[in-house]
Amino acid sequence: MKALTREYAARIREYLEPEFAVAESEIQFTIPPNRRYGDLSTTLPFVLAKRMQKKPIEIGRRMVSILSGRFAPMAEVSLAGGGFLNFTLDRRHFLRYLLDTRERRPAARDKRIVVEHTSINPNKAAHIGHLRNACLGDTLARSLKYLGYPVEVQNYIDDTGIQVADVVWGLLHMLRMSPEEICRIDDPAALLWELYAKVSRHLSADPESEKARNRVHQAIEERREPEYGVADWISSRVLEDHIRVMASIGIRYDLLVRERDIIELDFFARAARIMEQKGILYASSDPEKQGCKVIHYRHEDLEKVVIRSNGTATYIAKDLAYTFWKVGRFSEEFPFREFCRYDDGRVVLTTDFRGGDETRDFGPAQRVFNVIDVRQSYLQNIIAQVLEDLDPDGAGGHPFVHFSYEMVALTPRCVRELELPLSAEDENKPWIEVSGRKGIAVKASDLIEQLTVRSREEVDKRNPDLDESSRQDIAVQIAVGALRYFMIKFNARAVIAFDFKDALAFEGDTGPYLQYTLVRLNSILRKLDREAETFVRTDTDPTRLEPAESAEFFDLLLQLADGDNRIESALENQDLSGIANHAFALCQAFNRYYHGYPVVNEPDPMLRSLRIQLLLLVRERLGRLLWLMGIPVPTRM
RNA sequence: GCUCCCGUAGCUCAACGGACAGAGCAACUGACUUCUAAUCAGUAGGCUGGGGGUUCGAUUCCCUCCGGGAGCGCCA
Repeated sequence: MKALTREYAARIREYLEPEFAVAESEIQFTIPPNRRYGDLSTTLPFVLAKRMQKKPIEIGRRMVSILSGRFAPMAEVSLAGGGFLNFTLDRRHFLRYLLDTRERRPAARDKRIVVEHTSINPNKAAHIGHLRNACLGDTLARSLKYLGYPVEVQNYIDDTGIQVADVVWGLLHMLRMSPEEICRIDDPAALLWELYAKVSRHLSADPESEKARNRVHQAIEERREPEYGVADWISSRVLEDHIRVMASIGIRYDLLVRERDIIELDFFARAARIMEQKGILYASSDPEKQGCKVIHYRHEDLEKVVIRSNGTATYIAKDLAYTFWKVGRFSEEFPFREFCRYDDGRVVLTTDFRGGDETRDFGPAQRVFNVIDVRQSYLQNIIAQVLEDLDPDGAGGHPFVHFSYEMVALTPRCVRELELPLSAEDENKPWIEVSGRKGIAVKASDLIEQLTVRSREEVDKRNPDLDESSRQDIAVQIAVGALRYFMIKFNARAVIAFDFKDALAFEGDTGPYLQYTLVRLNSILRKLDREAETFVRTDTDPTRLEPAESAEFFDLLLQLADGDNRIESALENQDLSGIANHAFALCQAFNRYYHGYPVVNEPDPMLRSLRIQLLLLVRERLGRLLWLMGIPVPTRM
């Protein structure tokens, strides 16, 4: 559609040139809200009114008389609403164009992109907050791939932090387990889920145990046994669990980057040298920060401590080092080895300072997306500032993007349903922040399980003829569809106040609605068997459609044609909900159409062919949108 | 105190500065001997938090006030 509108803009500019000085880029088309305004619209008369000191309506009238009947694809031109220039497309030409370009995808681009997402601390099971992150990150990565970029998906593993020490201390000293016993735990993620909350409560109540925990943390950092071995075992097993859970909803990673390796390979020292050379990192002159090295954050005029007065690095240091590596600010490389494989054999690589025999087939990124919730904005903004300072007149825009989104919280009702403690104060809050530390959260695996059980009930009701395993497969696909759509459909800047009632819904604005739409569409095309595809080439005449059908028919075509614009603007706005909204609107329009007009049973061959062509176009587009969101398409439901 | 975000129908949310502010849920009324009713059609529901401004045009941009949230550590 972009190619088409660009061509139209060029032609219009050419025709108007004798009387109106217009740049091609000023001729922007939108799809008007109603077919009675035509198919494409531009506000050109408004734009020129100011410049020419004339009324928009006069300019518009003149343009209509110049453009009327000038070139065929823009069949009609009219003026409405005081200055909207509305065009009606040649229906036959437009339909043919869409059929011919049906499988066209955006051209490949060479800007390499790294998307970092998920990045869950490996000391407990994943929860709904992490699911939002992973679903957004995965759809972001898929969208970028669809638009033609080479994309590598990285998952950052903070395996040296205090949270891992918390649970190691808990296992060794609260539960008094031996390392051998710990290695026999069969579901560590779930056990640690409970334990982490317990440890956190204990530590905040008892300063002595906090000291003991700190000794454990130090032991891990100094690679002393048994603490180090236990920490390594735990973080690896929990990480495997996260990867397995995410794989179950269609989310995959190319590379795991472990914080331990960044520390062992001393990447931060290299990053620090670069920053010091450029004066970005410097010794603070603030008496309170004597002996510290800091970065000045301009937006809030604050000095952020990066190296403490005792010479150790703060949290942001590792993130800076990691980011520098991502964008190739220094040439040192990690050793890589295989961490695990997906069912189809695809390998997930991990960094490993001890060495590895795998190579990573992906160079430094020209652009980095960090999918991290809004609470990390402060640090992420500092990193963005540093990267821009290092390359002030860098071509190609910002190399570092904090792909920010709001947190997931629980409604008070949800907390009550989970039988978690709820203070009187929390009772009146609009929502309660999710916290793995406090154990206030819905575990990802539990939510997926509940969704599967719920969808299984519906599947059983509707498909009694299917065997057990087919019904279960479908139930799982529907559960995944419901979950992934739910995590994408909200504006990224909106807090999701999680509630089981909304999340377990399968009707209306939900993933299953989209799935159902495509399943039905597919089942019609299946009735036509292989014959269906041949209709792409059939010469049809859409002017044969009755006006009511024609309006709906072209409504759908215009929405389809606008798809890539919607994907691009979702990325520009850093808000993927646009993709979900677009898919939902498309399904609504299709379901309405489908309800009114038979396809297979239509006796008139021309109408039948037209409707089949529409179905093929919707299938192509909708299938793509569902793929972008990671929503599977069952064979029936 | 400083920085950022949010406020739209009873509830949950849409609307590149554009045309009469749209959906879903809930409520009510209808449509299955018909390509899947996880669907569709219809009714009802709005001073888009208040007040100024910019604009041909403001839910959208600017200012201000009110209400809600998050972040601001030599924690991670």
